[in-house]
Amino acid sequence: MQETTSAASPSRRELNKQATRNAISAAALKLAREQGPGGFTVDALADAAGVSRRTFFNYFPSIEAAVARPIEEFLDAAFSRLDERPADEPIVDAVMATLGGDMSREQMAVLCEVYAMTEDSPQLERMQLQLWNSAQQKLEDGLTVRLGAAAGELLVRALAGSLVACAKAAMRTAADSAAGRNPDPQSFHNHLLESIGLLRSGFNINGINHDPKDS
Amino acid sequence: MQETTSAASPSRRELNKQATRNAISAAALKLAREQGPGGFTVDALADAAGVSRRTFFNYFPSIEAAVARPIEEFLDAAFSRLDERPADEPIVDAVMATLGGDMSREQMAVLCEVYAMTEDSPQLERMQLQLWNSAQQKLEDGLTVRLGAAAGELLVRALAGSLVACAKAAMRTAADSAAGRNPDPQSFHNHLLESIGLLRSGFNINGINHDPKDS
DNA sequence: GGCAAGTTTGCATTGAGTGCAAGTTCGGCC
DNA sequence: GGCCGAACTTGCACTCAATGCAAACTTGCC
Repeated sequence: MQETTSAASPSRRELNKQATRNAISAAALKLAREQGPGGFTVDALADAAGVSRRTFFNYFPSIEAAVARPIEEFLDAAFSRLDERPADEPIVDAVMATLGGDMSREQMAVLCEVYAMTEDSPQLERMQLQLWNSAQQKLEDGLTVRLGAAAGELLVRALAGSLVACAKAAMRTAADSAAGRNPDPQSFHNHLLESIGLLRSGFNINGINHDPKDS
Repeated sequence: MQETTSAASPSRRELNKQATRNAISAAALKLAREQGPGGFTVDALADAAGVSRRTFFNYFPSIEAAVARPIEEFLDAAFSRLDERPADEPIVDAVMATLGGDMSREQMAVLCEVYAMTEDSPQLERMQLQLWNSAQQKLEDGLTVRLGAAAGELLVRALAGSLVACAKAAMRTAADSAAGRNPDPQSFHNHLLESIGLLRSGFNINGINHDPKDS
């Protein structure tokens, strides 16, 4: 009855579940690489993962969810780390610290790869949009706590949305430049830094007149 | 033959198609109100719209697409109007002008209503996220033209994403306050104005220390 | 060993989405 | 008008996603 969820629960059952989960998403990624996302059926995936079709649905609600799991885990990890940041740290820095945190080259590669598959599958695209959206909602919760009642809902939402937009932009740009073969977590980190810097300054760049007045 | 039917394309076929399309999305909205989005089948919807199931799929790929049509049309209209704005107008103002343009009280009500249904149906939520996303891509295209080569892809993406985030925040906040019964396009307009003002200033509000340095 | 709770699996059912071909309506043309 | 080709609708058939259910199986605990 060790209720120690997640880490450090060597329960056989828990380990088996994790193994199954990993087997399924690994098989999903493999098939998505070979035949494109949406280019195979649940039966094929369940078969490749060594489980029954029914069991697949016990773990994931759809193929897309299985393929997008790396993204989900990345976002979950990033935005749950946000709670651990000092409460008086500027939001922008906290987001940088959590999103741009340590990441292996391989992990970044998978992230970009899955992100790029969006082009070939509307289903997968929607799934990812939903994941980013729920990340934004977590961020809103965090922001509400940090900024307190002084910040209105509108501000919290607009700010959270803008920050997530910056992160997405950084991810997309990193994925683009990694098209050849260059996962590079550092590139993502730099893009993130740059886009958040832009946001910070209200996108007012000296040489560009997209917002000449009011500054 | 031409019975002086107003303008544009008075073709009988075209009119019929529009009528069918409208009948379907009207029926979809009606059923979504009564039984919740996702609370009815395509058969029921086709029946309510007075067409065959197969015909429904000739017009919409899914129930959610039919329900979300008002949002799609709003976004399409808003972002196609963007092309018509003077090229030297500041982006922010152009977005305000197109998004906050003339809108009837009823239209605003429907928009908020559909937006609010998001809570009850993940499918519908994803559909709307996709619509906002494609709106963002149109905005990126527009921005690329306006800002020229001087603006990098990262800036364009982050800026477009932030602007759309502001619009979404304004819409959501308007929908929230309209929960009782108060569609009010003006409220949306004001929220939009406010959130974009925040964006413009880099979310640096005097009394709030969420970003104390670097300004 | 053996019971209880958790997991997997097969089976059956509903319903989404698509291709196809036959029927129906529309537009243009003599 | 009457006819032809194009566009549109519809029924049919088929694949496959997704979920409930109950029987088998595994694991944890005494």
